[in-house]
Amino acid sequence: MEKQGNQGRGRIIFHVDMNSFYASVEAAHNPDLRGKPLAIAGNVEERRGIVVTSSYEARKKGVKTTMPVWQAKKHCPELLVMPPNFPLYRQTSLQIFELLESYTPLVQPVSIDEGYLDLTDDCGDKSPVVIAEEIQKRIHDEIGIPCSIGIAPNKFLAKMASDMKKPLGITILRKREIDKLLWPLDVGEMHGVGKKTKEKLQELKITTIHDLAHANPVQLEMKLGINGKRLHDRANGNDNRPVDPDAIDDFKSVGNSTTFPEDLVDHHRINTALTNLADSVAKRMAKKNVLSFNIQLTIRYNDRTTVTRSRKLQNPISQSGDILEAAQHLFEKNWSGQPIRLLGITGQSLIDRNEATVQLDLFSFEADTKRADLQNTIGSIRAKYGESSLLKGNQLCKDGSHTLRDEKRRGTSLDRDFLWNYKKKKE
DNA sequence: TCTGGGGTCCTAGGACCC
DNA sequence: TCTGGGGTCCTAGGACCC
Repeated sequence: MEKQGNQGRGRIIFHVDMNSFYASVEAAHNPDLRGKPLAIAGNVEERRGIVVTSSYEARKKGVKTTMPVWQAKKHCPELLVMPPNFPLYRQTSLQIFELLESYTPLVQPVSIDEGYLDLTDDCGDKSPVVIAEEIQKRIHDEIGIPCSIGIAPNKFLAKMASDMKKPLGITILRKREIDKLLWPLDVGEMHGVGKKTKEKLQELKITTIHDLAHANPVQLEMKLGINGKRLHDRANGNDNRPVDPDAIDDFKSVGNSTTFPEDLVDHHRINTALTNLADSVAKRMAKKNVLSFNIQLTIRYNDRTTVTRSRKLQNPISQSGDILEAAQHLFEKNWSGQPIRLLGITGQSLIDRNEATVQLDLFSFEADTKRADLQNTIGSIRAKYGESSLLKGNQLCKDGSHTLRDEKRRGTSLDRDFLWNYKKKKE
């Protein structure tokens, strides 16, 4: 399994993570902000604004991500609060990923501010630490952004390592050192363990990563399903996921949502909101060149209970009007009448527009074609589009929920549109 | 004064078919 | 009389991450 160029020493994976990314970008562009407690928050003027990122100076005063702005100001009265400037963050992120790609083509962006690198075959005669130091220095000097880097034999350990020293840290986490560096940590620190999982682990008397690594895998699987086995593996330092630069092409849904400054009950205003959401989803789907077989509506009520309703469609859609119609239908059928705090529309079961064209033809052929004529139909499609189109068409016909490159796994992303556009630009 | 917006993956139940 | 066992599709919700 080991790569040739590395004489069987195992992989060399970096996890590169920007420190307080949004706040750092603002400070890089405005010297007046440096060294000050700064928070980036959505809806700064609204009661419902929350802190998205904050500088280390702000964190020291108790400001935390997702904290409402009014609460953050209570902890830190001198807090500077700015709205996010996404175009600037995107542009900065682009520069960073371009810099990273000068070290290896095996760069997998995970979000706007973090990514994995596989340097197994690209270290040359330099040591990994020297390369990490150089990357860190260059991102800092050339772009003005501090980052932390984790170096390890796999993604999970690299991710955990990059978290260990912030800001501007470099941490090597070798597998033989996990007992000293990883196992003492609280299990809640583990990537993939949130509040609920931590509670369940507590019931099994598991509190540290050491406990998790030495727990009974069967018991874990009974409690946590497939995730139990995965967490047990990771706690033991095992993770064979590859660094996949193409993972970003694998998006499975496109959605937008809005939280309203005040709860909505008025039909007209609700409709306006749905229209705007449908428009933005349609625009993004057009940019990505996809159509959707399934539209999902999200309604969050004033008591924060959230309901999602979705419907599979006969034919894939991408036009704003079609999306709106589907969403309106779901809305009329499912709204309880309670005041609404958030509405969202998401397109799911996406297919590439080019494949969809073939498929639509296949559908219309089938609609008025008897079984006995099927061979004829297939013959016409083969003649019209060629063999490969037919294969795609058949596949999609059999499985309407089929999405782009199903089999690959991928990370999450704060701004997949951007990362995707970034990839497209490179091609 | 209570908590945004963008996602992914997993689970579980019911419908339906053989 | 009261009833199987698999498989797939669809839908809804939960957990998690940045």
